[in-house]
Amino acid sequence: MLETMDILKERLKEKGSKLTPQRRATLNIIMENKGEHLNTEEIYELVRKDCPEIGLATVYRTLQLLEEMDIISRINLDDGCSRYEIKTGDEDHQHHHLICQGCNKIIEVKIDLLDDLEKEIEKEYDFDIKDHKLKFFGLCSDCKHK
Amino acid sequence: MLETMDILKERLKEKGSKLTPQRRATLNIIMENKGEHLNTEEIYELVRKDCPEIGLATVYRTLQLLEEMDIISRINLDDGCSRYEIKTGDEDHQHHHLICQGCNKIIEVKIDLLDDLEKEIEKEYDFDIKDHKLKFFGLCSDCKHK
DNA sequence: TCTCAATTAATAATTATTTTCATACCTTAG
DNA sequence: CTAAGGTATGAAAATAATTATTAATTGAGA
Ligand SMILES: [Zn+2]
Ligand SMILES: [Zn+2]
Ligand SMILES: [Zn+2]
Ligand SMILES: [Zn+2]
Repeated sequence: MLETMDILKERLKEKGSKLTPQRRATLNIIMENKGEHLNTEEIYELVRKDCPEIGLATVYRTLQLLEEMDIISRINLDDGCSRYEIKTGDEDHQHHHLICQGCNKIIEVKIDLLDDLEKEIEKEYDFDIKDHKLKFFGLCSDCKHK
Repeated sequence: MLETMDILKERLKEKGSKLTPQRRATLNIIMENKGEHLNTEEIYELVRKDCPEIGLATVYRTLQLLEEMDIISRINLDDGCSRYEIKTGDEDHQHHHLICQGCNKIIEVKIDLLDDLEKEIEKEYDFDIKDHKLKFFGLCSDCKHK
């Protein structure tokens, strides 16, 4: 927990920015909710408990910043808003998501077997791949069996 | 071209809906622009040439409908709006997209090698996969070499 | 042709997000 | 200590994409 905060502080300093209480509180909430996929409004409500005076615009600004700093990543689940999750540095790429069309549950997939596919595409299309995003849609175990 | 229109008519009828001139014109524009990834506003502007009285809200509704009918698919390129393209029935899943972070060009990837990965996930997570969406981010040939 | 639900255009309303702006807060030079 | 210059903030206004409302129109089947 401390480590990520220190990384943020470091990267902010490089950019001439500061680690403010609002930014600290926002990052803390996202770290405490690892595995959730909170949207901006939800993050705002949670941060307000620690930091009641914070404004929604600041949360938006902070999330943008944290994404630029490569601390969190934005997820688009086609539900009309952006969601965020902490980036765990130990993964090469991010994990992926299974989205249940029955109950809207989100399941995280740890497997990442796109390396071969990426290599093939890089050669075939002369394209330098930096990252990818992959979502699967379907029915979860519960929804399938009823 | 005729075929897709007939499929739409068929599916609409099943649902008790009608194939109106507005819907026909919208689908035509999307079919004529295969390979493009038009957003709603762009589709609206193009449809207006054939069908000047059409309203933007109708285009929104029609695109929603065409997506439900599995005739077109929505693409999210994180540029703040939805884009659409015709679904070519001869592909098992859809093709994927390479998004250049240098010039925002979109390149279509015909390769789809996710079948093995899907099987593995279906077993591991007891999840029934219906579809997937995959995007790659990086630098295109032009942007890479300059 | 007649009937009626489906559809539409125009408009207003929503929703998520961004921008504006005046103020507050630091850090540093004088 | 105090002023200057920069960053950050909250509140409110502005934007942009999308959806809801409503009253009028249309088109397919009897
Ligand atoms: Zn489910
Ligand atoms: Zn996740
Ligand atoms: Zn490029
Ligand atoms: Zn495409």
